[in-house]
Amino acid sequence: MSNININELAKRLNLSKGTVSKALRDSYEISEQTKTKVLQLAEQLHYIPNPYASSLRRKKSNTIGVVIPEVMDSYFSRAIKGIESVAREKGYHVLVYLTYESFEREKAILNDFSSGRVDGVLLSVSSETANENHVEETMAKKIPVVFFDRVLENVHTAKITTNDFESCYEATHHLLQQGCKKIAYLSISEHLHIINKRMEGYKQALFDHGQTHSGANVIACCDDNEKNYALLLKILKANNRPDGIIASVEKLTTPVYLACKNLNLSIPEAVKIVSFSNWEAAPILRPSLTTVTQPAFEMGEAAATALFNLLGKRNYSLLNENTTLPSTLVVRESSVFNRS
Amino acid sequence: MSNININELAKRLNLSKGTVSKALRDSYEISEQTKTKVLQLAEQLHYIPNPYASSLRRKKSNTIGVVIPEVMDSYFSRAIKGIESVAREKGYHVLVYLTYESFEREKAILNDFSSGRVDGVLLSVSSETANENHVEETMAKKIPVVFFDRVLENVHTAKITTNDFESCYEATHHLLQQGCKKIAYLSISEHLHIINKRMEGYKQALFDHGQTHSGANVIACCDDNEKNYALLLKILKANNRPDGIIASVEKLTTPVYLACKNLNLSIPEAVKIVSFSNWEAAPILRPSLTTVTQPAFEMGEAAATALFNLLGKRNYSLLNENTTLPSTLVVRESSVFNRS
DNA sequence: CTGAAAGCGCTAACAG
DNA sequence: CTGTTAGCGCTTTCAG
Repeated sequence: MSNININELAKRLNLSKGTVSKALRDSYEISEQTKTKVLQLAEQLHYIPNPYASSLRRKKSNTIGVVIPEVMDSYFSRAIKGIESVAREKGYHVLVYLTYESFEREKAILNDFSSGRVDGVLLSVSSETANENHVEETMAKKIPVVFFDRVLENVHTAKITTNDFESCYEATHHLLQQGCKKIAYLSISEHLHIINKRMEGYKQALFDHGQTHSGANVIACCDDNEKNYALLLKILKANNRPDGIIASVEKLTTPVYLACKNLNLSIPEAVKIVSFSNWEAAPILRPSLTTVTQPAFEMGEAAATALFNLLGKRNYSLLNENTTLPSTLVVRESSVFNRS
Repeated sequence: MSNININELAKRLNLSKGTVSKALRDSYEISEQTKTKVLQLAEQLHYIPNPYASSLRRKKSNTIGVVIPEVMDSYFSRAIKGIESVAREKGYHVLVYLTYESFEREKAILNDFSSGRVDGVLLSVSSETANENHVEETMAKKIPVVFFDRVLENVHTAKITTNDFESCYEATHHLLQQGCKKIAYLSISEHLHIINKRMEGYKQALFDHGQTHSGANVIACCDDNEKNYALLLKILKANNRPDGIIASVEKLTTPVYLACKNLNLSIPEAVKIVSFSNWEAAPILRPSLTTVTQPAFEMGEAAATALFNLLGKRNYSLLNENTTLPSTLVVRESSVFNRS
């Protein structure tokens, strides 16, 4: 804790606290002369303002809260990077909270925010989150919330997503083109809007390709990869096993690959795979992985930028902006049979 | 911002601010009766104390700062998870800052901390960081700093590391056992203590195996993977190319694999590889990757725990505790020729 | 056991 | 242009 404060500066300069404060904030009502005097002494004494005194007085923390389910996921770590980079630029600080996919924790965290700890929130909801009351409550306290990736559709605010429907449509279409007759879609939640959007894209592609909706093959995975692995083994052992798999999130890739390996099902000959993933390692997997790659960093940036825009305004609650940044399907060996 | 504060509670209960405050903090000098009355009303009105008022008064923020070079690395994301989990348990909040391997940023961030914004710091230094003045300065302000992974040896404080020397010795020994004649060590910094420790383990293993120190083959990689890739291509094209590679950090794995692929050097036949890595995807790479796996989550936990211990004490600066958690060498296909 | 009062460090109205 | 004053919401003496 710096023991030199604004009083000390004022005393040494024979100025009042108020004048010093204004000079430091570069107020127009202070002469250039005193400004430089103040700034110089401040510099010299390594004066650093107490952020909490300032926050208390101004009712503004210059801090945002980032609430995400998980950080061990290259999407979220990239997104944090995007968020952090714009926050730094704006002079904001970033509090990170993990929900571990628990709705209770998510609620508790948002509830804490009504203390005024943060000026705004960047949120990607847990897979359990099925209603929006907690978010509405923090927004009612005039703390803007911006969603990224895992949005809550019914909340009236800015949301940054990628083109989940289209990209999964494209992924499914791609697998169909490669000759897949039975494609499975691995879900991780019935609630998550983006997971369902992806599922719809998948179903629509099947439909457009002449398969009925009932032909869809949606598999409910969970947060526990041990269980997912067991489930996949069972499914891939069955007679009517799928010959194509779409993993709706990155973490499902490993159990899929391991299950295929264990059962001696070669990828892509026996099973073709596409994953939503931002793994840097995708090109060096066995076989290299076809991915739907999301613009994670950019989405983090966009979310933070949207939040800072709201923080500038009065009636932030009025806007309901939907920003969609496109993902790209990167075709690699896991989905293509004869690829030289 | 909650509009109901301690004054409001006091008014409604016909008590004084002070009494309410003490009741909320469960002070021994308040009767059970009034305590429950206060707690009930607080609950009912959803009272949440203003953290910044409290911080200002108590000179304690209940917040720690985590300063790391990068978050797109499975070591650091796992470590954050460990840190966050113990911070939550202790009722602390976590500010995350990224240095992007820049010493200047690291300095600026630590400098800001002397404002009292955080009660303590968890630090893993940038690859550029070559001196400890900035850390000494924040510690001089009575803000304890605990290092994890990328430590500064000369700072007298708690440090959490893994057994870098031994694990790299073991990795090198393993490659020698597999018949490697010329092993390259990929470094990313001359400054980083842990990278040098690993290098020493590597050199010692070579020495113990009858190779002179001058036989060591240390390659200076950088933060830019494009350049690393180009460098590796050059090295692997040469006549006297290495037949074994140790990547001192995870991110170097991809360029190594890609360079081998590009040059049609098969792993492990032509080149054997071990990486320091916590990739979940390691088992499903082509070929699966032999890793030195660090106890990342545990190191995060340990660092946070050490910090909270310091925060409880008076003369924190007195202790210079070195905690070492062991890494494990996980042998997979990339380093073993005839593995069924 | 409860109340009164002072003040953490800063900002913002208002005077001058 | 500068000074004075009154808090922000909470905690902590110190009295009673």
